[in-house]
Amino acid sequence: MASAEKRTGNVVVPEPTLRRLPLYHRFLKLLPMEQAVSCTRIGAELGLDPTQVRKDVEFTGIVGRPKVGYLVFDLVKAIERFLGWDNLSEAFLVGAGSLGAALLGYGKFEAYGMKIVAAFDADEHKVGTQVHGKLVLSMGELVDLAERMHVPIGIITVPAAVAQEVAEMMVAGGMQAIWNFAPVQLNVPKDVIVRNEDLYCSLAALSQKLAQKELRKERPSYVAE
Amino acid sequence: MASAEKRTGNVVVPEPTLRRLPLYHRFLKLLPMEQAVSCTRIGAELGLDPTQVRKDVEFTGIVGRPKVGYLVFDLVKAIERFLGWDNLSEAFLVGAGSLGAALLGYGKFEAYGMKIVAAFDADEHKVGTQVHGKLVLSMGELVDLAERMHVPIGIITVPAAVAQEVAEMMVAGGMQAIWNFAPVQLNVPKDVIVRNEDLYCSLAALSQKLAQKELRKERPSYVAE
DNA sequence: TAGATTGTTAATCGATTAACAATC
DNA sequence: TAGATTGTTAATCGATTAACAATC
Repeated sequence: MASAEKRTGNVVVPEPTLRRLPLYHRFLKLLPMEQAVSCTRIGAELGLDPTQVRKDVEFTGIVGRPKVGYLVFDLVKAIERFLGWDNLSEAFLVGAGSLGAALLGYGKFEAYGMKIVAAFDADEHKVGTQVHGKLVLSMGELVDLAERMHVPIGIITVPAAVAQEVAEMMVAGGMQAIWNFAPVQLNVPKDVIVRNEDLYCSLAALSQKLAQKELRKERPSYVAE
Repeated sequence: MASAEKRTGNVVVPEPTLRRLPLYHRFLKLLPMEQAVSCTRIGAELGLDPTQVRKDVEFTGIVGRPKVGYLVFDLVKAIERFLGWDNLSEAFLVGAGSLGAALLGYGKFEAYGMKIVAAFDADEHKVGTQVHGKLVLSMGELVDLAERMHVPIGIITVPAAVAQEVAEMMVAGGMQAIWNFAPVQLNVPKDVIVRNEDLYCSLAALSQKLAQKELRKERPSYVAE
């Protein structure tokens, strides 16, 4: 990695790396903080190639010691800083249905850089109530509040049909990132970060592999036609 | 693609392809079934490279007509067959907490090849009740019922601490695939399909990009040090 | 026929894996 | 010192993108 990139932090990090780093973090938290750990160890523990672990870890900018590895404490902190977990970003959740409620109850998001500060719902019966300790506000307040409070993250847990509309309100409120749980492709300005959590797409991967497995069972691949 | 592979269906399909096919399917469902559609059109609509769409579509085994494209109806069916959405697989959901309840309420999974037939929970107060029309059964019945009913899919929505234990019960019951929502790496025999839906890992990607974006705002990349 | 699109092969790009010198 | 591990460069692998002939 070029050192200029390292210093500015302006590097495009591969998605797979971004998804593995939290895994390392989770494993490291089980270890004594003052201990040293090697990429070999992490890889062995998680069933990953040690070289891959090293590459991933390199992105955090940490410098290790040959033969020794990294101090668990330092590596944990490096990952946290790199993933932006050290400074908490506030989030609004829109759609206090059952999925929304589940997320509001997650609780541990605060350890991962995000704090859900309020929920919004179109159902006026829900407005004013609390879900897992979070107040449900009226949709009418979303844009204005997001703008005034500078809330950077919007979480969409509304039905697909109204997701685009909600996304537009979030953009209007100046939100920087959208975590979208509705099964639709959102159309937003390209400087807005969108992360789709489309369970139907995820299920598809599982479903296809299962179907292939069943197929193989009936008709093993080594059998000629 | 070699034709032998095409006929047997024993091809390793790239994950990205598997995640895009449902997107095409969703778009196609909005179109008149008797109409024709080209990969160019699909790509333009979803903001994807048309060649990539063609490659993905090729995996389903469908044959198109130059200049015309594919009949929407045929392509929809080809995707459904390929992803295994045409024959419904049964699933047990374990952990009737708020996330479990949200999934039980999803409803549309049946259109995507999976039918949740029952839920299980360790809390005896929940046993016997219904969540979104699904009966909650006792954990003690899980292994035996999975085995006798040949339920191939297990959904884990229990706390991280007990997820491994639940996974082992699912394996013991002969389950083929596990959709894991608990934030832990499961240790199961390698012939069991595992799909992790780790929200903390997902959040990490969003969080890191947001942190980088904030950083760029403060200190634009074209500024020399 | 002309032009658009499929099907297929080749080139590019990026991520993973391998190799190896530097180092503690 | 010997051996393990880092840091770094090269090779491999797989997915994306480009090119182009076949075809309707």
